[in-house]
Amino acid sequence: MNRWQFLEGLDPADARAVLAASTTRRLPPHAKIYEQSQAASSVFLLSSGRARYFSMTSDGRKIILHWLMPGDALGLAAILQTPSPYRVSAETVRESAVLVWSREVMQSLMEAYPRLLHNALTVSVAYLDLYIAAHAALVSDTAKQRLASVLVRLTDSIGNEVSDGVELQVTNEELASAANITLFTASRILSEWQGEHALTKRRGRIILHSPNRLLRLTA
Amino acid sequence: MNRWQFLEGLDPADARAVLAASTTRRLPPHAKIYEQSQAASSVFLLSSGRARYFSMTSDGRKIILHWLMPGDALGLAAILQTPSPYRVSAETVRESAVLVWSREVMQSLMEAYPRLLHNALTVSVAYLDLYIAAHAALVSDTAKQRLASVLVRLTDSIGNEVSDGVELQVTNEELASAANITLFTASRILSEWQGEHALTKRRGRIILHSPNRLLRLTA
DNA sequence: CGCTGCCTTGAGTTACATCAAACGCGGTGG
DNA sequence: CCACCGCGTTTGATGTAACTCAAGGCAGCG
Repeated sequence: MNRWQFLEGLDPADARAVLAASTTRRLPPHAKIYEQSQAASSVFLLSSGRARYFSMTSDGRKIILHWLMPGDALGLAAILQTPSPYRVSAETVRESAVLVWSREVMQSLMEAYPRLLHNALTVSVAYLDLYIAAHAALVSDTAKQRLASVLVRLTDSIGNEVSDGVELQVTNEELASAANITLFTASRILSEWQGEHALTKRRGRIILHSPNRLLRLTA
Repeated sequence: MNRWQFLEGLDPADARAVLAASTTRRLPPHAKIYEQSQAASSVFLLSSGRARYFSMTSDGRKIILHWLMPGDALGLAAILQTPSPYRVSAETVRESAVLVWSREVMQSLMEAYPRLLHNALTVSVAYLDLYIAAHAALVSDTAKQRLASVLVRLTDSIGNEVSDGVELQVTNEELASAANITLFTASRILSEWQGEHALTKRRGRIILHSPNRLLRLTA
């Protein structure tokens, strides 16, 4: 997914004007940015750090939906003309900074710079793509397939290139949540894949040597 | 979900102009409207009949994502400025008619009537809501919960009010596909619910007596 | 009144969840 | 530099929900 999609196509002066209309908020790790079903009063843009979307199930488990990187826009529900709630919750993962626009300010910016509205649609469709991919993953019936699919998606969103592959800073618990499997199943599957040299695990991080290899292993 | 969202807020003359720029295509039951991953060349609006979104898994199963009613817009990918593919496939369920705009025509309409762009965003967010709900359903871990959640969602999209509840015209196979369970499991669960008088089954249709009752049964 | 396709029922199997217990990485402070 | 501690992780034993496959029933159509 392209970063900074939200400001794309604006000429530099306009982009500066849009940014100038925001306020910056610094947030510690694991801070709530906004909460599912609250009225959407602000639009956010992650400027540094890491954040993620999640939602809670009725039985209290936390389901991680997507990781956010600098340049990603959050809380687009606030852009809609009809007031509406945030769809999911968002929280920081590490220390982060977000740009904040109030609903009202963003409304007037969008009148001044119509391209912003178009970009909002692009971002919205990009999120739709994520959900479509997540959906496809969840209906694949084995735990291995789901986990592999989560890992591959993470590669695109929070992967760091390293010498022998792509490094992901995630815990088993986070993976399990995203793949809808248990902590234990995740651990067992990852051990197996490590045995097949498809990846290397450390505490809190995983190095994927070949994402495609995983998809083959589960085919 | 509101119908005719795509034309909302246009004044009648403008709405007529937009409609006048479309061509109508009549389609028999089970006809393909467009296919996943083809370049999105047209925007559609279902004007009569029933249609649905689906996608195919790698192992060849068809997953039904959502049912469409008259007034629903399809193929919004064609609205994006950057050419992009359709995200999922769409097909008619019964005999239907769709309004069709080519990408080019729609682009110029959106310049003339900026409200269309805003409506496109609203529709896109509405689809996002559907996916969020579907996601929430798929991660609920029992087959009963998933099936109940599918039935409740169907109530909103394709339910017909009848004297003793809401009628849904769906086969077990379609339900199974949407809930990601097998035909057999679906049959067993539905039988059980029928025993508890929560619904009545006939071949190809189901009458839900109390949607809320289902959610209670699975809680 | 027979035929077709949808639906049901049962028996056997299995992948994954659950629970309990212990391990050991890696950061902290002495 | 070493000892400690917390938390992410591992392993095993056990249970079970749901899948699979096979067979038969039956609704509704022509």
